[in-house]
Amino acid sequence: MASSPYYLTTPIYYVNDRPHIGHAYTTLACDVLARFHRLDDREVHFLTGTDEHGQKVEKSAILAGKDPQTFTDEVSQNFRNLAGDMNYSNDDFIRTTEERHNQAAQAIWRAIKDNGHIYLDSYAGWYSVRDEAFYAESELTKNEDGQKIAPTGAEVEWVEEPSYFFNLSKWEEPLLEFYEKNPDFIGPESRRNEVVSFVKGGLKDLSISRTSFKWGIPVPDDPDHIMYVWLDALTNYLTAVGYPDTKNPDYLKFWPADLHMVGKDIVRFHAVYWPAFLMAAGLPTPKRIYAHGWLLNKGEKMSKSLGNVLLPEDLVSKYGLDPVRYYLLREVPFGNDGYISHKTMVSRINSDLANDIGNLAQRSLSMIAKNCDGAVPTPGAFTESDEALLSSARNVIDTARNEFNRQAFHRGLEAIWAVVGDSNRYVDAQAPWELRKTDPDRMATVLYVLAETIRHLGILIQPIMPDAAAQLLNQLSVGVDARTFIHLGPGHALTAGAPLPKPAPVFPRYIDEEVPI
RNA sequence: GGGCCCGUAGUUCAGCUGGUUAGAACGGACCGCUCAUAACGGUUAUGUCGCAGGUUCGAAUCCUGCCGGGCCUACCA
Repeated sequence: MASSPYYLTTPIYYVNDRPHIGHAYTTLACDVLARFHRLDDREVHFLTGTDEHGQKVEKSAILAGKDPQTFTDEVSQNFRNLAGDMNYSNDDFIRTTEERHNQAAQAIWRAIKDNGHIYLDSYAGWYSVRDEAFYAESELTKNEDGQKIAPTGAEVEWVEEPSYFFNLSKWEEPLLEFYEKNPDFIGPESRRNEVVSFVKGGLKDLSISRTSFKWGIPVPDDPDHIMYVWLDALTNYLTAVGYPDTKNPDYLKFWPADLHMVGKDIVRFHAVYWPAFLMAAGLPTPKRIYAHGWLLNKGEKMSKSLGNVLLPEDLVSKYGLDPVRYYLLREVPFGNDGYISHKTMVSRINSDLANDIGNLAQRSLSMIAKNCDGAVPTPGAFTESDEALLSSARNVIDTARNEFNRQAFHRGLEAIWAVVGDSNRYVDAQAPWELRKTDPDRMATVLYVLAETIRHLGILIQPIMPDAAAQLLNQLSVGVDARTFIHLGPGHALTAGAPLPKPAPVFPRYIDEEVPI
């Protein structure tokens, strides 16, 4: 199998906020894909980072009594820390305030401009000084004096400022053709429909510079203008692979990106503006954008005002890191909005992890420890049931790969857990505790089949639960260099007689503190 | 206003290029087992497949309308 490079990105997160569960969710999905593809022997480049420019950041910095750079240094660090807390394996962490990014952003501007797609005009609209924002005519209401006011109640005035424009309106046809030729460019399907209908509805030229604030990347040759934050931000995906040096080995290897993972709120920027910018600059477009849904706290959108925002560090300290990673990707069909709650979390931890896979490993390994001299048992000839279980363990990678490749994590996990179910049924059917008395050789074979199945499960769950998987594989004395997907299958099966450490439970049950009467 | 998605067992969902008695998981009930983290296995669904029409030999699955939920987007004033 050809092992092609794989480049995937999270959005860069806006530094105006603390990392919450939504940020953790997006990056988690990418982390799982990154680990998955590495195990599939691909060279992976996994990028995340922070978006640090813009008027809001400038304003927040001033409020905090800091200069913008100091302010963003601090907030960006919170996002870096999240990577540690969640065991993310990103290969790079980009900040839009870095010099390499300044170079890239200016370079793409020049490329677009040189190709004739940028022009200078003036931007006009209803502007609220208090809100520092433009409002559409339709958003405005009038107060008793007949003065137009913003939805926030602030007074607005008609202002015009000089601005550079990107001729987005010219890209309507090329974009529609691009979507047509690349049916997998946007996932899931419902988002794709939205984007296509948005573009079909007509595109207006896009204002891509501002003169009203300073905290951003200056427009080349016209430093009174600051680049529009989205053009700035999106370009980070190029910066990280060495652009504008298109001879850079990373650029040659990794661009165009295989996947930009985004939340559903920023699909338009990634699925419309970004490919248009790239086409205008004469650069290749990414292969896929995937927009996932929101995690809802018991049905309510999390928001600061509702005070129901879940913080990743709180979940992790309460339930443990790997269980949280598993839960988030198993419970909610990726791409849909979904509810998360303590109740369903505990249910997943106890039934899927502790009862199903955890107990499977523990019951199997402790029988081996007690009855096989603490070593990999020596199997005899395999029966039909043995082969059936082994082949389900060996083949599930194909399903997992297909599902993960279309970001259907919950489906991939479901397929892996079907093997767990098969294994538990197999234990019951074979009843090795009976065989111990009647047919020890057969018992050894059954226990060997179980150990070998668990080896597969351990390898397969590494992307989702790296630590727990490692513990499982350690308990089978699987070498750290024998844990990739290449090692699935009979060719790398456990060696009979290899000594095994004393087994210990890997997935503890979660017991609620509050004891019901 | 236009568009997209959704409404299926107590719960979360699958099925939806139309075709035997509508499925899974979790929860509940009953039974079995005792290797194991009181875990595992088996059996168990009186579900109006949102409502009402229509097409068809036959619809959860296609069409129309309505009700309810979500999302994208436009505009009048």
